[in-house]
Amino acid sequence: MKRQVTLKQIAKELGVSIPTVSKALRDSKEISDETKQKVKAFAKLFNYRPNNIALSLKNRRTKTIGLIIPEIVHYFFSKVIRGVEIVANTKGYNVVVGLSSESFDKEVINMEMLANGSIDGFILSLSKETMLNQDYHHFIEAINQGMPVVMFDRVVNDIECDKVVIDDLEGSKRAVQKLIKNGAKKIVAITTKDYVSVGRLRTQGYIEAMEEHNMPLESNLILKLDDTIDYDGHLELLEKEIEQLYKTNKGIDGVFAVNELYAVTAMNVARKMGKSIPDDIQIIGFTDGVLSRHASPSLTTINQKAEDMGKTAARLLIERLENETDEEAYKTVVLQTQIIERDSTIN
Amino acid sequence: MKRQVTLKQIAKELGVSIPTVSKALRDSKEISDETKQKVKAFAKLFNYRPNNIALSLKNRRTKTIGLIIPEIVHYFFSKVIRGVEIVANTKGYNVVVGLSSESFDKEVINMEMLANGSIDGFILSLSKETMLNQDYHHFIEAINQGMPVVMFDRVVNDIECDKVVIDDLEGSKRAVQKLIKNGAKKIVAITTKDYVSVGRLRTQGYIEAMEEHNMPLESNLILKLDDTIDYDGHLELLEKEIEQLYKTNKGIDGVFAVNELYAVTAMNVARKMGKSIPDDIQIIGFTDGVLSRHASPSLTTINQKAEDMGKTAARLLIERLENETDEEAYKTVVLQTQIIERDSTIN
DNA sequence: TAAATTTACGTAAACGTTTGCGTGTTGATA
DNA sequence: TATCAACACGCAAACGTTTACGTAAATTTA
Repeated sequence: MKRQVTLKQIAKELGVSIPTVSKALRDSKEISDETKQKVKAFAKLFNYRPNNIALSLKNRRTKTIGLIIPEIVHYFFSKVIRGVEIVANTKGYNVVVGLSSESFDKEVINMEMLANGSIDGFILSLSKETMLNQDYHHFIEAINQGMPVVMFDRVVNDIECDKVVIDDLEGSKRAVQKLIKNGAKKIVAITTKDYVSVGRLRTQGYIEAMEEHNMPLESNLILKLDDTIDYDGHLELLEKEIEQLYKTNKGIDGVFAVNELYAVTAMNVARKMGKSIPDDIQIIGFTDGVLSRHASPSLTTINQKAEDMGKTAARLLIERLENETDEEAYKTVVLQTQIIERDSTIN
Repeated sequence: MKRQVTLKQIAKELGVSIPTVSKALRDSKEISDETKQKVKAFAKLFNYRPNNIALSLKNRRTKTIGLIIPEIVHYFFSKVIRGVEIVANTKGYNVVVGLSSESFDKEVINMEMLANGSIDGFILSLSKETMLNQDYHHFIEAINQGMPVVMFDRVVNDIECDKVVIDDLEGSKRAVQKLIKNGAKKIVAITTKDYVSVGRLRTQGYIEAMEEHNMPLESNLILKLDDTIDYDGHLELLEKEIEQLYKTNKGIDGVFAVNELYAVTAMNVARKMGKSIPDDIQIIGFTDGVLSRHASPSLTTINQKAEDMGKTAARLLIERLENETDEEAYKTVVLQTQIIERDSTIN
C-alpha cells in the first residue's frame, strides 16, 4: 500500500529541504531545536526508516556477509550458520546464504551473484568438487578485488586469507588413543578419500596414533569411502561397504569414523551382525550431531566446534572489515576439539 | 586492491560519457557498432560487473528474499531453506536468512533489519513466542507497507497473505489409522501444547482417527509437552516424561509422535524398558529427518514436505513480486503428506 | 540547395541518502 | 551605524546505475 516514507516526502510535507530533514534526524547542531522537533515528530508518526540500499550505495558498504556453504541440510554446516548469524546480528550485519551443493559451478555462480557490491565479505567452506578440481580462481579474484574472505573447515592453504579450522589431526589422534587405552586391539578407520582435506588429516591422526602405540597398521583396516556418493539416499551401499569391512577383518573391536553418519552406520551394522556395543566393539565418531546424541546407544564423538567456528569466522571477517588498518596480517585460528563421552565406548 | 571498475571509469578512460558506456553494454541501437566494440572490449578486459546496490536503488527492487526461521539447526527448517534457495537462485534471487531463535523480539528485530529496502519480500515461519504472544503487528506493518509476505508451516490464519502448509490434520489422522489397522489397541499421542498451531492440528488428527474407530480416548493417552524446553540439551527430561507415560498406561502398543525427536526418544525409552519395536510397540513420527532414517530400527514417519514447502513458498513470493497485477488474491497452498514406511511399524 | 530525417552521442533526472560549503538573516559588538 | 559572528537553513555533489530527451553532425529526400 503506502510505500516507505522517504526524506524527500518529509521535506516536501514540512516545507524544508531534504538535507535539513536528514540533519534534523541525525541531531546536527546546524538545525534549530524547533525544526528538529517538527521533523522528528513527523518521522516518528510515519515510521520513517532510512533506506538501507541508499545507505549502502553512499557508504560503499552493505553490512551484509556472504556465507557460502556446500550443504545446508547438515548438522555441522547449519550450526556454523547459526554461529555466524549470532555474531553478525549483534554487530548489525545481515547474512546472505549461498549453497554450492558441493558443486564447483554453483560455488562460482553464487560468489559472482554476491561479489558485485551485494556484500562486504565472504565466509566460505569449499565444495567437494572445488577440492577435487583445485581451481581456486574465484577466490583469488574476490580477494584481489579487495573483498575479504574467511575460509572455515575445508580450507586451502595456498590462498592468502583468514582461516578457521579445528585441529583435525590432534582430535582424531586422541580419539584413537582413547580406543587403544580402552583396550581395543584391532581398530579400523572409516574415512573419506584423501582429496577431502579434513578426511586426509583425520586419517593421518589415526595412523599416527596407531604407530605411536605400535599397533598393526594394515591398509585393510582403513576404509576410504567415496563421499561424492549421497549415502543418505542410498544407505544400503554404505552398510554393505562396512559389513564387508567387518567380514574381511575378523575381530575388529574398535571403530574410528570421520563423521557421524559413518559412525552410526558402523554401529547399526555391527549390531545387526550380533555384536554388542560397546562390549564387543567400541565406536568413536567425528562431529557431535543429532545422530550421535540420539542413537541407541548414544555415540562417543569428537566435537567439531561448529558454532564456535562460525562465530570465530564472523568475528575475523568483521574485524577485517572494520579495521582497514593492518592489512596482510592473515590469521589462521585453530580450534581445539574435545571428546564427548557417551555409551559407544567404555568409560 | 583494485576496486571493481565502474561505468564512470570506463567512460573516462575511453573519452565518452557514462550513458554511452551503459547503452553500449546493453546493446542499445543508439550506439554505433564501433563504440560498442570498444566499450565491450574494455569492459571485458577489466571484468566490469554492474554494481548490484546501485541497480537495486534504481530499480527499487533488490532481487533478494528475506527468510525468517525460528531455528536453523533443525532438519525441517534447513530443508525449507534449501527449497527456497533452489527456486530463488534459478530465478536470480538471493536469500538472506534471519534467525528468530524462537524469540518474538528477535523476530521483530530481524524483520526490521530487512524491511528497510534490503529485500523485496518475506518468507517466514512464526517463532514459538510469537504464537504464544499472538502479537502480529510486525507482520501487519510489513504487509501494509506493500512488502509481500509468505508464511509457511507455522502460520496465522487471521493475517492476509500467501501461505504454505501441509495437511497436518489429515496426515496425523492417516498415521493413527495405520497404527489401528496394524492392530494397535492402545495408542498414545506425544504432542506439544496447543498454542503451537501444527501441534494442535496433529493432536486433532489423532483424536479424530481414534473417535472414528471407536478407540478409547482418554486424556491420559495424550502427552502434551512444553516445547519451549530445549529437550535436545536435556534429553533426560524428555525421557522421564515418556517413561512416566508408559508406566501410567500399561499395555501401550502404539505411539504417534508429532515430531521425530519425540518419536525416536519414545522408541529408545521403550527399548530400555525391554519392549521390542515394532512387535510390542509400533511407532510413527512426524517429519522425515535424519533421526528417523538412521535410528535403529528406522522410524516410520509422515513426510513433512520441507523442501517442497520452501520451493512453493519461494514460487508464491516471486510470482507476487513479478506480477504486480492481481493484488489481493492470496493463496493458501496445502501440501499433502505421505507415510514413509520403515521398521518401527509392521508393514 | 534547403528541408527533413537519421545517426550517435551527451545532458539531465532519477533512485534515497549524507556532508561540505555557501548564504541570507539575526543579534551582538565596536 | 557599520562589522562580524552565530544561526539555520539550502545547494551541490557524491555513491553507480538507467532512461527519456535534447542536439549536433551526417545523410537522405524533395
